[in-house]
Amino acid sequence: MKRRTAARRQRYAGPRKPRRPERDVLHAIARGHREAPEAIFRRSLELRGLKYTAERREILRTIMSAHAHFDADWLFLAMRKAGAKTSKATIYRSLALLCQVGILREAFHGLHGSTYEHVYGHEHHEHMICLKCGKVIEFMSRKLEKLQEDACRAMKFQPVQHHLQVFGYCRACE
Amino acid sequence: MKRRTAARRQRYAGPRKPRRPERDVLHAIARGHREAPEAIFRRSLELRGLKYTAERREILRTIMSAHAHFDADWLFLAMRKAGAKTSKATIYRSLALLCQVGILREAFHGLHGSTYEHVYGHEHHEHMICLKCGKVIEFMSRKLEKLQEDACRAMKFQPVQHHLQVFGYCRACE
DNA sequence: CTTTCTGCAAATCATTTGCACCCCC
DNA sequence: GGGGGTGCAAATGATTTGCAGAAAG
Repeated sequence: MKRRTAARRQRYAGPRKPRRPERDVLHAIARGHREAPEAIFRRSLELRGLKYTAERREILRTIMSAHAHFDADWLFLAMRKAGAKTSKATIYRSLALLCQVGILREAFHGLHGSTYEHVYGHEHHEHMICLKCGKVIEFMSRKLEKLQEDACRAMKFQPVQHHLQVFGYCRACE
Repeated sequence: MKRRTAARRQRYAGPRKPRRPERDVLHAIARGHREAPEAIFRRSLELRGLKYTAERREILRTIMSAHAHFDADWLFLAMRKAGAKTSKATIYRSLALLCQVGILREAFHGLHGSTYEHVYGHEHHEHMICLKCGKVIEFMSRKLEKLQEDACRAMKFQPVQHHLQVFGYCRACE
């Protein structure tokens, strides 16, 4: 059921990465807000000698149309409905790719597998997850971010990404 | 996915501890004057009409001896070494039970499966996880906790439990 | 052309479950 | 004594991977 986190697949090790890989990517994306995600993806692939295939294009389009959080299965079905009969294998391979590129991130582990969300066009945020209805509330706080950075500095830890999940009951379910 | 051994076996964070180690230790000891975990477990089981079996007793003893974070597999092997040949099935069933009872909690998802830690006798804390060596650093901040509470209040969300995981590179791996 | 992709099916792997005895309360 | 408990092995289910033909550059 539960699964592992990112950072493992990939046969191609890639060139030596700079100190803060994801960080840099995120910054790049933030700066390029006017650039379409499609262009970002394509460029990222090129830089790594990978190909911009029809399947990847279609997957990107589908996830950009996702309202909030989704999982591999949702993507699989959504693409079916849209007429693109991509295989699960490709779905998974692409999700990993999109995370590496910084367009997606793994939001958290639901009871069944990973849940993803876009990074592109969405400010970083944390999650509150209702234990009863499963509703996900997003929130964020500058101060919270800053405290985390301070903590990392104090521990000489180079942060790449973080996740804060608060489990509890939403207003309706309490 | 074939190297599920050495890489993440770094469960013990090592001597380099958070800022106020003494303070934390004192707290733990002070709290330890309360009811022993065995008694808590036993009573919880009774209340639910469940039985305090030899296997459960042994599992509890083993996890209480775990220094920090561990996973199902570690527990399985640790018990073998100790001479108790409990099955994986029972390990998993007991871990779930101990979480429900509040003696354990799922700390986070490592690259391979869930990682657990005691709740009993340990002050709440967050985690920094090294993406390279798997080392886990614990830290905590009153301010951070408070900000989270504030956020929940603002969203009318009733928090039950939370997890903050910062992924990145530890001092040695950077 | 050369190299990366994709679909498919088989393989993994952590975790769960069905069953037939076992053993606390 | 009986209902929960345990081990074992088979079942799950999300995700991965080997392969051979397909496509991108």
